[in-house]
Amino acid sequence: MSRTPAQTRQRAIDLAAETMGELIAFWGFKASMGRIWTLLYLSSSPLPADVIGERTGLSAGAVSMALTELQQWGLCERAVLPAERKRHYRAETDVWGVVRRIVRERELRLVGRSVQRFSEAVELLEESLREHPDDEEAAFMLSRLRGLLSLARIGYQMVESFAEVGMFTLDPIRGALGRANDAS
Amino acid sequence: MSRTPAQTRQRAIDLAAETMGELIAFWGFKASMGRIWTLLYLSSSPLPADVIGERTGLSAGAVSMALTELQQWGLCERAVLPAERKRHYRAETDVWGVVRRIVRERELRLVGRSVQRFSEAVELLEESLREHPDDEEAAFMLSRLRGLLSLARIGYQMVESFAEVGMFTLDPIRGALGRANDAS
DNA sequence: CCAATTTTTCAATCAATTTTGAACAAACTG
DNA sequence: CAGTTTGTTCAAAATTGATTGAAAAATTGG
Repeated sequence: MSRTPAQTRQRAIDLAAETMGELIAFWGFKASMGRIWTLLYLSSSPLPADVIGERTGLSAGAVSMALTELQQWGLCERAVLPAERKRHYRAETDVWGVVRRIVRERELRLVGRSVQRFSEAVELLEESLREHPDDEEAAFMLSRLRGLLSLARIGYQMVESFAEVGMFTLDPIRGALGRANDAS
Repeated sequence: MSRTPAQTRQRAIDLAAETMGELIAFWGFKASMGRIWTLLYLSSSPLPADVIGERTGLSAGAVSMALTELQQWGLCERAVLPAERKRHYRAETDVWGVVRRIVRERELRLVGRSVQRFSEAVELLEESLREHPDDEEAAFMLSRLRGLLSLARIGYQMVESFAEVGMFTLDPIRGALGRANDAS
């Protein structure tokens, strides 16, 4: 037979933490944040920073910074344990709630900025075309750029409804896609 | 007044290309791929590599590599222009089609691997618990781990239906969330 | 308050990724 | 073909991002 219960638990933690680290890294966070969150999520009681460091192999500094960031995103919180000297932390368990908030605060801003900038580019060209109506290259660019803009707007709505309502459909996109592609 | 038409066009291209570069970089591609795709997308005719290099400020090597990758993802294609010596490239305009294919080929695999690995961790613990039924920490971990697994499975279904059908809802998630959180 | 301990900060280091540039290979032209 | 232009490759350089480690700051218990 294979291992002690504690060894098996550690293997399961490592496997899950590594997996979550990859997932969250793909989503633009540091992998170490995912590993720490998972470690806390799988623990029946809150853990102090030094234990987190031991089990994840991160330095005290890295653990401190990662915990700060995790708390800023609402992924972890401090557990109030009067008996303990060290600060202990626990994982937020409402995963989807957190996902929705992050999408709202990060993805939505990003796409919103993009919409603004595409608009800006559209305006630049519209202005130039008023002065130089025969600039055919600009006319072409403008039609394509409007396609990008409408695409970005639909993306914004999708992200928004995902974040707010928890549901979205791609149907409105097909229309815009058609429009964007008419420019070809 | 401000600029020549050509200067205005270039400014509009830079703005849009920079914006798309950021978007695509956030999604895990190289920003230079987004800039090149945008340049091609906004051009009324296919462009050769040296022009792409000039307008994006990238070296010949970088342009060559980026074009190869763009073609692999179906984001650009070679234009057959018999009159021209140099190879010319054009942007794929069916943006949503490309997005769906990439999601299918990349995100779906990633989440699928995660589901497998969480399953593996669950099995490890189940086995250990059969031998050591009193390991309460393991029992706790197992319940949390099952929550992660069901979350990952729902994520897989969401990505899958996004890629295949173009529509998805978060409703089925709430149920699983409830279940996952019962473990707390 | 003080001393001991814990936590944060941040410049330096390490690691991963992207880009360059020059050598090589392939494609075209006359 | 021989020469020229175009395209690719890949090791090295540059850039970007993450982690360390030690000093400074904050916290706690006495």
